[in-house]
Amino acid sequence: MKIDRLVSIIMILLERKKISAPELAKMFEVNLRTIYRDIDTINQAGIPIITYRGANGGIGIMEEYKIEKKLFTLSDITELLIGLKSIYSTMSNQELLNTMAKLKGLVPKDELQQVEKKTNRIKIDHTPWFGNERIQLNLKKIKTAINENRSISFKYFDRLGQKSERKIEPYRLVLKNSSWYIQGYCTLREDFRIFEVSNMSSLKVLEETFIPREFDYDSQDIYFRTDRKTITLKLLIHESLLDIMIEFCGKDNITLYKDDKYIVYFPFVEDDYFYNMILRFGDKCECLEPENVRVEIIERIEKLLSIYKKLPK
DNA sequence: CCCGTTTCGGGCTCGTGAGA
DNA sequence: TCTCACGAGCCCGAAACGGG
Repeated sequence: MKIDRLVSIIMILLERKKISAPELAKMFEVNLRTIYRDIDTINQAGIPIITYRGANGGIGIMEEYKIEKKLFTLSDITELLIGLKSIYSTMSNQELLNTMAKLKGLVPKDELQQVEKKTNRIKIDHTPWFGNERIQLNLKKIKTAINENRSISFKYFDRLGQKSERKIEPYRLVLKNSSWYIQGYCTLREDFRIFEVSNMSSLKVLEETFIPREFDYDSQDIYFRTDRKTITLKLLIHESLLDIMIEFCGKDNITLYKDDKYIVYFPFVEDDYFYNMILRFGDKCECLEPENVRVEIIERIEKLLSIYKKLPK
């Protein structure tokens, strides 16, 4: 933590002529006194620090000591900041804040506002609409476990709603369609499995460590490495869904049926996520084939209806 | 669990520069 | 030249951490 802050401060000082201690304290969310101690440490490490007292004072590094560090163009830094901000939206931590501070430190002060403006023009937000504190906490634990090769245990509700106790060796976190998944070796199933983080509870990072197994980090689509078989649905949709369908399965899988109706061949995995997606389209979308999916959709609608049509007590 | 060390924060003083 | 605002720096104590 401290070493990260020290490196960040050096990067900032290298770029700026001077910066005040309170500004640094605010930036790193620490006490002013802590910044002075950091400056002292940096000084003792042999980096010549100059302090300017009085109004418009501040802290700086001797000009002669500054090195050429124009590795990144302003455009590079803007792109990196946009990317980091999007990660920060789902995985906020101090390390990321420090990295962003370092990058901002590379921007000359008179151009900082312009870079921030550009960075703010694009917002990639993967967070769900409603609170995700529990998921954040779990993500933090999983990240620690992955970094330290430590197994994790948790209670899990699978896509069929069945509860089980699991112990896995975690390998990778995946963010897909606003949901976090973890890929790991399940000791119960003795194979690699994927678990949705939001379906986990009582997650614990265990003391025991594991020796990493062969794991294909190059696999792009998490569904291809699971037991979830992709099938194709034949959907009859209203033209109002055309845009979203083109986005999801491409123009080639869509043909005009008649009037404002289209036939869509839709890639589908038989789980809650995909069934909910189909149901979300409401009366603008009908599943024609295969029969078993059609039946399952009908059952889900009837189940829903039974709740709403329940007689008052 | 204890004790020494490290890290951090609060409160204060001192130094500097701008403006009246 | 004096005053005021701002910022650096010092002292001390609390909390956290780590080793025995």
